[in-house]
Amino acid sequence: MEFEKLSGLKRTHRCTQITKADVGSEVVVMGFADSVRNLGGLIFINVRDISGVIQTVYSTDDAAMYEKAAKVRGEYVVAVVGTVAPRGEEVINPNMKTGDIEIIAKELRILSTAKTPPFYIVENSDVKEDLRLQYRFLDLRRPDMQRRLILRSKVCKIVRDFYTENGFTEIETPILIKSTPEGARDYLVPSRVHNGSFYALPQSPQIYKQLLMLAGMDRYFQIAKCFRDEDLRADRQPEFTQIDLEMSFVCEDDVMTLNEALLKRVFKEVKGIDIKTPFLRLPYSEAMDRFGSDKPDTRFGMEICNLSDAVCGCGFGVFTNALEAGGSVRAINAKGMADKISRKNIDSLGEFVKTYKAKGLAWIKVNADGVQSPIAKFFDDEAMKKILDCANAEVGDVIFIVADKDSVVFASLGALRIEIAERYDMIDKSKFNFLWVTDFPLLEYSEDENRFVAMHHPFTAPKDEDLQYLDTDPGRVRAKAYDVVLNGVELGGGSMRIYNSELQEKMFEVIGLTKEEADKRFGFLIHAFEYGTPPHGGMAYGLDRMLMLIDGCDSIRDVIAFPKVQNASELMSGAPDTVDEKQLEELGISIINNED
RNA sequence: GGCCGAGUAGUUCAGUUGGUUAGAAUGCCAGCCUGUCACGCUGGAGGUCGAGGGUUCGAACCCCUUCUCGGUCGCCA
Repeated sequence: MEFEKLSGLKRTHRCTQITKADVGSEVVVMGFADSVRNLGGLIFINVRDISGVIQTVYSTDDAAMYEKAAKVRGEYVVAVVGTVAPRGEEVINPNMKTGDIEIIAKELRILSTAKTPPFYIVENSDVKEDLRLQYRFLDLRRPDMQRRLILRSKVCKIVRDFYTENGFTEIETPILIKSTPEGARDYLVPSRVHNGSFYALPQSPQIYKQLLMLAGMDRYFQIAKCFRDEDLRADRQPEFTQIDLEMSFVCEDDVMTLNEALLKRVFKEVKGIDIKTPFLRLPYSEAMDRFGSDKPDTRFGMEICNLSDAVCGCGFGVFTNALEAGGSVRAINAKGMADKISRKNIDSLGEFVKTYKAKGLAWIKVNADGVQSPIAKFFDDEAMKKILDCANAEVGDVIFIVADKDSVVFASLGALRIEIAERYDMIDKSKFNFLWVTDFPLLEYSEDENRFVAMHHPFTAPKDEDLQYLDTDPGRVRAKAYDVVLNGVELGGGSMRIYNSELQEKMFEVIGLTKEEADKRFGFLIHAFEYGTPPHGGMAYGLDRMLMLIDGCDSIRDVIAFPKVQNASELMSGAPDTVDEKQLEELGISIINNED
């Protein structure tokens, strides 16, 4: 079929912009044929555009047009000229925004035909995601996907307005930059001009935004693409978007307070929710103690309690060994769940904690006629009472206990707490619980590399009162760093930065970077500090995660137009792909096949 | 790299203890139909049961290998 041309035909309305007020006037709509209903002698075609759907009507009064309408199939692209007419009382469709009107067609143009799509273009499709991603351009025709992309644009506009109104300048930083040795794997881009040299794609605009503070730009923000060559998760893509900002002459509190106002505005404008500020501020150590996580979900209780004192000196080897090795014995109390959590469920929770390196999961059910527990025999009545008191246990509760080194205890109980809450529907999904986690450790010890590494990044400033431990006890030093957490998801984080070249050099030394290495990688930054540096700090949000939480979807893929799948490929285009030998030659690159 | 889950018609799924020609719904094609709106009615086409190998008289089903997708641990300053 030959496609018809627009030939000067102008669209007058988006489909759902037409209302009863337009009855009698001539309109032109353009869009996709959403559904076609041929009654024989009367045809209805729903035309769908970005705004929604309107019904167009064709009768045998105009035989030629009727014949053409009969040829239209789903997803054909059409232009319809017609007169807006009210619908009779008995044929109003209350489920449609335009259900009380329709367009009596005068002219129909088929601008483009379409193959039968591999899946329905409908809201809430239950089609497998890999097929949706392979045909993402069709998937994005679905109203819920379009709504998410529009939401994304709207949030970006609010962000731009907010920061601009607060004296920030939006500045682009380079995508082709120098590789940094710390942190995630870099994506590398070979240089043709400098054979054998590589650019890296930025993991964040960190260094450039600090240099902008040095440049005296005072307040910077950017909605920045960032890249990390690490494995994917439901909330992690190799390329993702950060809302990135930096401020001069501020302290932690200034950054946090300003950003509470941003989040308040975003959630008010797009969700209609009034979030309370200031947010709860939890020191890292307290977050770990109570929730076993540096991104606690506070929409439910079941906080972790420390049984170490209560079980100290007991006869149960697993507990005493953990304590002797410097670890701890901690528990969570699933209140009133004794009836709901069966023995089989407990076993599966035991398997669950093993993925977090816990060797086992001890449990105690508190029944009306006494406790039931595989470890009861190791405790006399008094010792058991101590445990139950410590866990605040009452009849009907189930206590889950893990004994190990602290990192394992926190990881497994923290995850178990969330797993139980999800399995037994203990989470109030209508809540939006924001909080700050503050006072992170500056450094953490890497067993793999046998050295301290920066927990956040090596430009993070230590707390003034902890500076004294930098040489003697680096693990004890806390940072002027903060993460903002929403419902157990890290939304963003930031810190005050080091703005003194001596301290910066010291920091590189502590993380085992030699002066030569530090100079080679970051020399330009260290030297820049020597030319007058305003104290500065900032933060960055994961925009994709923020949108995922705002919209309540389970994966950030749903708020990204063209996301990548778990093995970091893109199913629609097939990226990444091999390239011509000639391209490689120009770059001076040869491929070593090491497939075995 | 490890662990777990999924893969049957275009799509979403069912498929009993291993047993005749692998089904349903929907979509698609054709015919009928002037008020439908997930139109309806009638008929039709449509399958490498992800792939390869094995066990068996016989495999969608059992075993092994492998591929794809998802979740997760490691990893992610």
